[in-house]
Amino acid sequence: MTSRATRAAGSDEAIAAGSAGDDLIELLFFAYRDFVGDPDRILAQYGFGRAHHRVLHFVDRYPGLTIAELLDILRITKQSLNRVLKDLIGQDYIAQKTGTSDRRQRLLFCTPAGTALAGDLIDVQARRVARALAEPDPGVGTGLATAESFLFGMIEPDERAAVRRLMARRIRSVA
Amino acid sequence: MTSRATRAAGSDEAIAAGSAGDDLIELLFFAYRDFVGDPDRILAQYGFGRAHHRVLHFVDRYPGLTIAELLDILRITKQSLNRVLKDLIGQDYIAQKTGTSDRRQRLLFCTPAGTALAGDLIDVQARRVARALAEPDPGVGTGLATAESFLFGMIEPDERAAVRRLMARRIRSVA
DNA sequence: GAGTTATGTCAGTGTTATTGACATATTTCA
DNA sequence: TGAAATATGTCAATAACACTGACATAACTC
Repeated sequence: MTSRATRAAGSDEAIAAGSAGDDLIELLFFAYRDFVGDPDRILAQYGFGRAHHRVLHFVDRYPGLTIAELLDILRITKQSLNRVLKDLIGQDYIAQKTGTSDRRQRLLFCTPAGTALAGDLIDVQARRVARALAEPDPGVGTGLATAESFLFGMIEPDERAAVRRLMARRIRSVA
Repeated sequence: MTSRATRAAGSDEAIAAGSAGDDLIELLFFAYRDFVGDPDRILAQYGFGRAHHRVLHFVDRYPGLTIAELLDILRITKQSLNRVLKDLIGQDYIAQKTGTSDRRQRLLFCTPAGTALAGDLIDVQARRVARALAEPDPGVGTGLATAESFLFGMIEPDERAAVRRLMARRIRSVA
């Protein structure tokens, strides 16, 4: 018997493990889907993808980042990183400098163009976050309700009705 | 001049647009990275990937979902869906039934094996969510602080120190 | 019966990722 | 000083996941 089956049987341990969080898990999917959608549209105009975005973002925010640090943050292989990094360096969005204390290291920095693009990308995402935070909060509820409210607010406004309609199928059948 | 540049100059509009949310944006990356990491490890044992997970999840939660509905939820093409759906049907995790009112439709349902796997996957994610919600909240703070606290709680505990250390590089240079 | 809708499928392509192996420069340390 | 470890770069092959465009079939609508 799986743990989920146990939860269906209504054990306290199982409920504590988070049956109530199932909606939140789904909202995280929808929130992230729309969250990355904004920058994707901008990046496409430059011939870049999501991988380029991640590299650009972290280099912009943490100038002087080394290759090893970036690999640890992104959890990808050297080969994967190198592909996108080559693009960004070749098109002058990122520059490398040899490390001073350790000359094996390549310290990464954004060029002015890189900083500008990174700024545009974080702007569009920050706007979405700001809007989500400005949404009316259900008030004194559980942390769960607050988290769900925030994630729902991250969803593209035009899509919220569809998500609400979909999730209502399930809420009805449970409550 | 980009909007980000404007924000650097300290305009109110720009600050309202979410300079303060930059940390949150980054935390969303780390939270999602670890959030999908749990199921990925389980799925690998079945030879499945993230795409299989998404299909299995939504079919499990919304039995009788049609192909068109699934395409709209996942925002992928028919061809992409069909590849993973074929795997899941071929290995008996999902079954199709012809629609009753509209016989063109293929209604999707989980088999017992599909429900069990979907349950195991949501369990491991629900545990992470439950842990994040159980984390001590900074209390009466802004919605921003609460959201950041939740997302930080979603990060794998062993990795939190590294994330905190990284982000401290920036917080220091701003404050 | 004509047009639309829901689904399936073929062929080709692109992005992002992987593993494994090997090369080079530099630093560390015994 | 010389050996080992570290940081990075690169080659080749592969896989997962996505795309576009085109076409086919069955079933519904009018």
